Amino acid sequence: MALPPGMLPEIEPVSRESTAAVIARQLRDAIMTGALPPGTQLGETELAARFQVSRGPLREAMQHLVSEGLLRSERHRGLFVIDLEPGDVYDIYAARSAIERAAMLRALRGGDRDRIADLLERTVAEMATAASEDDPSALSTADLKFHEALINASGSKRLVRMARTLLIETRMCLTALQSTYQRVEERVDEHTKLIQALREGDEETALTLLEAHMEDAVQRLAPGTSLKDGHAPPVPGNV
Amino acid sequence: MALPPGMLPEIEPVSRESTAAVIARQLRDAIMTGALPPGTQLGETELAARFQVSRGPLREAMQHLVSEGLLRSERHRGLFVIDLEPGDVYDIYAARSAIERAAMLRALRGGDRDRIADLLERTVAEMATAASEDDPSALSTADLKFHEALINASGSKRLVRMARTLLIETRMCLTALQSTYQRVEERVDEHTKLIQALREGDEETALTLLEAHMEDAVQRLAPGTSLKDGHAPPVPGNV
DNA sequence: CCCTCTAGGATTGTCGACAATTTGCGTCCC
DNA sequence: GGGACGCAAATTGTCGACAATCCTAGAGGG
Repeated sequence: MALPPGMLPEIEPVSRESTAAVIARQLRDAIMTGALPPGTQLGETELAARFQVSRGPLREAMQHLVSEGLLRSERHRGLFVIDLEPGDVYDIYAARSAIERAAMLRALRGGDRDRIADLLERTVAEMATAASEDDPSALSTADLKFHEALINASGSKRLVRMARTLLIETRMCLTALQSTYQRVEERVDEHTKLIQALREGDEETALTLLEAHMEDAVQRLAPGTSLKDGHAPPVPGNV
Repeated sequence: MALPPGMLPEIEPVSRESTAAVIARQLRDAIMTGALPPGTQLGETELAARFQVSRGPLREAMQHLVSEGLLRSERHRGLFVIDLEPGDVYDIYAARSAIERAAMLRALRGGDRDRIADLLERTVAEMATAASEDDPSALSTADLKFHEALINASGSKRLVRMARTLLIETRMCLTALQSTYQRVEERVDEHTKLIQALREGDEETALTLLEAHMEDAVQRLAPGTSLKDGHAPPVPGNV
């Protein structure tokens, strides 16, 4: 009431996040970056000691990650970081393609194209910076930030919710197979073209580029696979 | 080892589901069918008594539903069943459209079209039965089963996971606005045509029909809205 | 009469201990 | 020596109690 509006714009309760949420985020990051490799068993007692909390909040965080699909729970056995099989790479990108296509459509038709395009260009700038500094990890992070921003821009709560796990899984893929063998200029360029099509409102081009972007990624991460097929591919290494 | 294969085909551990999972499923059903109307506050103590369990497993179930998006948690206040605003109807169907489009594509290209079509026809038969018995609740259930079957048939773990919440939310919409004002023959017919296009492998028709199916539903549940717009509509009642 | 402050009740958040279940290893019998 | 049985350690699942926080109602002052 007495406070003039515009001042103290971002005061928040001392602890706006629950303990479980903090733990979940830390674990998410650790899984995403590969600090907790796929297949790792997470002991509740051990983690509770490391985080200095009881097993209650920790279990809540774990359950959260389980329902997100990042952890797999075997009853009375333990919790394990999921390991991505080749079929999963296909599945992840097929799902991402569906989500991001919808997000792009809403961005295209939302009437805020220029604002969104500006937002996205900022993340591409981050990519360029990371590329010039030869920091592949930062490059991947910026790459994902682009797609996250696109989905956020769609304004759809549910697209955002569904994409969260997918993007983390994508990061896991990129971490596991760090040798992407793609020229960085090309990688930046694909995103730039995408923004341009969005800004111009060219639906056909934007959607086609997006599809190609996903297709490229799949073929790089899981050679011999194509999103155009309707099924998961045979395991390449075992033939 | 000594057991002849084919006998005792489905023995399972006495309790293959965790307590939290059982509770979560019960609550899901209650929310879906409207037994727990949107906005209801769920007291942990009260529910724990009703389920005859401690607050621990119950909290886990709740957290699960929160991360699925069916419950909303206000710190130190309580847990509430989400209430769907008009914009949410739009959002749900836009997301469903994206997911089911992808599922349909994979079904179309998966090479198992006839088997999938047969599966789907079974659910349409259920719809017809429910329609002939004038049971709108069973009709809605069968309707959702069709879409669930379609998504399951896609074989994508992630599409299935993401669709679970969406279908429950859809059921909430249908329960809240039971007066759908759509002729049942029409409702059955739309699904039949969808199956036919799938069986024939006609991608263009199948996708168009699916889109129209979603568009129809949105316009019925949230009049004046269209999926073709890229944004949530203004609230109809307040203008 | 209205606003403010305070005390009460109720609910969630957290913790430590106990019970149930699984796995691995050692022992015993064949 | 091979296999099955049984025990023990470790881990998860569950519980009840305590602490922190928030809403509400009522008294007091302006």
